[in-house]
Amino acid sequence: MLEYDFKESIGYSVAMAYRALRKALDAELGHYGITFAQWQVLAGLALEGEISQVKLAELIGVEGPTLVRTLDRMEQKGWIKRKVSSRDRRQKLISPTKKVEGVWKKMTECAQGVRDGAVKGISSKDVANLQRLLGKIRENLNGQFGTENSV
Amino acid sequence: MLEYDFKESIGYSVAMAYRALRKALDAELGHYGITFAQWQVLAGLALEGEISQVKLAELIGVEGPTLVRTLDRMEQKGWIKRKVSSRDRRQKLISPTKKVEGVWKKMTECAQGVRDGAVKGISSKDVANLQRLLGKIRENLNGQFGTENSV
DNA sequence: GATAGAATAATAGTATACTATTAAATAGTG
DNA sequence: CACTATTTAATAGTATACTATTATTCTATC
Repeated sequence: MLEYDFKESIGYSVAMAYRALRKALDAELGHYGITFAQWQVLAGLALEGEISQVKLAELIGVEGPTLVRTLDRMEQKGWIKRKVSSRDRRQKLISPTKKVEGVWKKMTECAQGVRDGAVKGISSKDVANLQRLLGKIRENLNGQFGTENSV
Repeated sequence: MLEYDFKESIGYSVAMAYRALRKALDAELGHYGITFAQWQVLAGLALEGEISQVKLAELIGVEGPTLVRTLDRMEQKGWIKRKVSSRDRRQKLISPTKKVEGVWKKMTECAQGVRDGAVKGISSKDVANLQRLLGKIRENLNGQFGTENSV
């Protein structure tokens, strides 16, 4: 018989929390016609402004090809536009359209609502600690197992 | 201009940690011809033994149709088998094949290695706290936004 | 026992994630 | 300048995730 108590593992905790979070955000942001992954793109643009796909992918933590398809859908729906960089014609600079401006405030309030709901009953000290530890885990993994340009 | 610092959000921390973890587990478990999602199925079976798809899906935190396809692939590769329940012919009971027994020990060591690597430099007290907080977040979300039978 | 409702697995269709590979443009080196 | 190596975005193919729907079987109520 197989033996292993995976419910006790850190991977289980992280995966379950992530899926609950994504599902809630997908459901709530869905009211504005956008998904969690697509909202992350807009949030990345909010932080960095006009930015290349490589940098955007790194910022939101997905691989290039994943972002390409998400951007394809967002472009088609009129959320973002691609513009060939004048300095480097390989690059395409991504920026949000005017359509976003009209609903951005509501979207952020919506996302904030989900996140406030998620940490309800947890002290801000604990939340800060949680974020620090998750950051540490990410660093550890990228360092040890990363196919990234780490080392 | 859009404004929102999503890097500061709890969603960002959880999502980035999850993706790093999944990527590392996919890469390491890949040596045994299995993915993270498929390994979770085997880990669920290790915990519960022969079990129906509905219960297995709930245990590992995915929806039914997601599990169906994962099981299809695992069945095709000879990792699991489906058996119609004699008590309820709607149900199919899932169990691991003998093929699993041969590599299960190595797989769990592999997964454990990734997980040990992930929490390197974090005290066991902090890890326990982290798991508790992630559990709380999951409860909060399922309670407030869950389409589940929570209420 | 018939019939309505609920539960189970599967199917259909879409979105998101990955690796591996390709085409085009740039950068660097002789 | 030429030629190689690198970088960028896109494509191909697969796996995993979701919701909505369907077919089958069971349960409960009359």
